[in-house]
Amino acid sequence: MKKNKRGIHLIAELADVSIGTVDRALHGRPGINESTRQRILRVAEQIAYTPNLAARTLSVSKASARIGVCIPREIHFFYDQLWSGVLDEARSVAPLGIQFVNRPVHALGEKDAEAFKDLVKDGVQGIIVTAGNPKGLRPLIDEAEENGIRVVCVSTDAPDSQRSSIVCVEPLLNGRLAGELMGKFVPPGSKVAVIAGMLSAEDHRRKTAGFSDAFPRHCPGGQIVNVVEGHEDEDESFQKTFDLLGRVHGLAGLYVNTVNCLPVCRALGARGLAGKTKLITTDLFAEMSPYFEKGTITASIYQQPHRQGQMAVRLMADHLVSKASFPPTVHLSPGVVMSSNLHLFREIRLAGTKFDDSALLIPSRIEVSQSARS
Amino acid sequence: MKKNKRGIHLIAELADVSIGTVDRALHGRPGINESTRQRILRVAEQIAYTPNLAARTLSVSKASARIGVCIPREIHFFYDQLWSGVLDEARSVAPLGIQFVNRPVHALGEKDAEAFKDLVKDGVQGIIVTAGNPKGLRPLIDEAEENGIRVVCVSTDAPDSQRSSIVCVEPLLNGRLAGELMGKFVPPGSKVAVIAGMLSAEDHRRKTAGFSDAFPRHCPGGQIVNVVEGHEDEDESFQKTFDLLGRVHGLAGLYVNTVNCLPVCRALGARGLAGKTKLITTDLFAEMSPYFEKGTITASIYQQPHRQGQMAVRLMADHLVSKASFPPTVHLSPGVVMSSNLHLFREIRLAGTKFDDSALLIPSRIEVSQSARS
DNA sequence: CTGAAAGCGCTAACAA
DNA sequence: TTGTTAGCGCTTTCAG
Repeated sequence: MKKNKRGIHLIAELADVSIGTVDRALHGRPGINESTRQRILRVAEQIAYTPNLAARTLSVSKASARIGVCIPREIHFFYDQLWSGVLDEARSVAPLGIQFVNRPVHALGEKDAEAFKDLVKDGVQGIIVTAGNPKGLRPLIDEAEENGIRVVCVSTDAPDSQRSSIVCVEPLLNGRLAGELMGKFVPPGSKVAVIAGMLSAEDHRRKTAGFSDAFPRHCPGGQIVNVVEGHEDEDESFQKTFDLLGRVHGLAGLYVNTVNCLPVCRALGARGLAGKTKLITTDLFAEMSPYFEKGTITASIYQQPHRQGQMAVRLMADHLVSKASFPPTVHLSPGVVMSSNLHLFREIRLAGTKFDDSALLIPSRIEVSQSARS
Repeated sequence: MKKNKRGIHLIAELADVSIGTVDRALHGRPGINESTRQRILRVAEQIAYTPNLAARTLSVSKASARIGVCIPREIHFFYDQLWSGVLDEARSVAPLGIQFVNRPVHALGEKDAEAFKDLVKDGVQGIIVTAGNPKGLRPLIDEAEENGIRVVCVSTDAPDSQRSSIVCVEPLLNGRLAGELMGKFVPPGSKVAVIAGMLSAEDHRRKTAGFSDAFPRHCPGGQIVNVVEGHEDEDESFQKTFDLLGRVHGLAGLYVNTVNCLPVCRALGARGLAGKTKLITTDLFAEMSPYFEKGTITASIYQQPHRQGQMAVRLMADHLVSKASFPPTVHLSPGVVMSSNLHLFREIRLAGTKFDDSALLIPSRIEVSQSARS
């Protein structure tokens, strides 16, 4: 009795050749007669052959794919979530034989060129990076790509570089959505203001531009009376906002386009304007929660950091294991957080679950199977 | 020179036992001396052993995991996206040796008990199902779970059943978010109305309840003057909305909690109220696009069908390959679609890309590697 | 209680 | 141009 062959062996049997020949046919490798190749391909087609990828990765596991990751380890909430998205997805592609090399940088753009070079030297096949310092990174990225190392930017782009893809929420769009929302929240003819981090940052500039573009289009007669820079400083942000609220009479709305919204909330409180002046913020972290409940924050534009991390890893992994091509850009839609759906976001749900950055240092550990722990 | 052993072989070498013994230790299998088990586990710990899952699935591939999927194949857009989420993720877990058996039903709740039974008979280890007909399904689900077949509901729940998990956007929350948004869009004291499908459907009833709960809390003095049922019928929806707009003077907002919003858009147009009366809809499909641009639709509550499908498959796959435990519920946050971010949603971006339901009939086909096509 | 050995489906190196 | 063979790391079966 002949046994039930499968896959490549089945094809070999049906086409009456050896598995070596089948392999050559399936992969367009040289050294095979064109007619036998056609015959083999036809057989493969007929039995709807699908390669067993597990077997494939196993067979070549000596040189399994490695992905380098270079993302800020900042205390900041956004990057915590970005990391955990990366690590979650890393864990889930690990079975495909993909390994990860983490080279976190301290803060966005800080010595990222060095980190990037390290990864290249490490011999990774792909690099995932937040390009905080695009000018310095661009030549490195271009060189890497020319050497066949695929680079995916995440969250922060390196424009004009040869990177294979970018995963992000477009800052311009971010601002536009905030502007549209604000335009609907406040009455026609309203005055609103923008609290930015620093306009020298491309990201903040574009968010502001988006808001300035959309707001007037959705609020007839509405105007943006001020754009203040808080420079990510608590006191400065509070003071400037506080002053602004005193100076401008009847400000209907405030758009904070940086993560640093708490000082603004406090300033609104101090002026007795909490819930009166509509506040739209950016990003999300646990300390914002009470301000949603009190109605100080009307909505926040959520940039899906976890998902960005996931997507970047996924893109790279799919390319490495299945030669999937990269979409030039992956622009996620920002989410809208309001008091109703607040509790569904990981930043709130998992509040208190501290991010364990030891995971950054050792290869992501996969648990031994369940029963072994008993 | 000894070669570079890895994994289980490495442990065996270090602990000076055979790989068979290592396997027994790692998996808590019987027939091994407790002290040698401890020694082996310690070694495994030290080298931070992580099993190669690809190898694992390969070795037992004779009986690889199979997941059954039972979701409506309706013409409706929502299920198209749900399917493509399922299929996308199915493709990506295929390398782990997981197979899929698709048993689509014609419409939600239509003969789903039969389909479910078929899947059980097929011997799948897990079932993903939209429980359109919860009463009929509940006993089947309970029985399946008792026999070790894990069941994950997606989009529509089977409450009180023993299902392992549910992936959905809570209808109540859906309505609440709509209510909160509406409350912010219209001036205090406004009158609004709800257009539902049919209140006999649990889903529509809960959305309506959520809206009724949230709207008054966010719009001081606001009231819901009417809840009309369109019964998913184009003409009926149009006529009833048209009548309502004529009867109620100065209706400030309309919440459509079913996918069937086009008749409502037309009625608003016919009454010259497009853009005047705020319209919040549910779900998203290409034909809605112009109404966003014209300002007829102010916002739509997006239920992330693609993502729901993905998550359901992912949950099941993670369980099957790594014995991951199921979260009792996965409640996704609904998205908010407005004119600014409209173009980022797959329903709009991929408009015209017809869903190919032939993929439902044959096992998801994995392409032969790139070069073979040349 | 422990060891040895046969495969899972695929790739790659070597023979013919 | 084609066939044969040795692994990849793991599970499982059969001997000791």
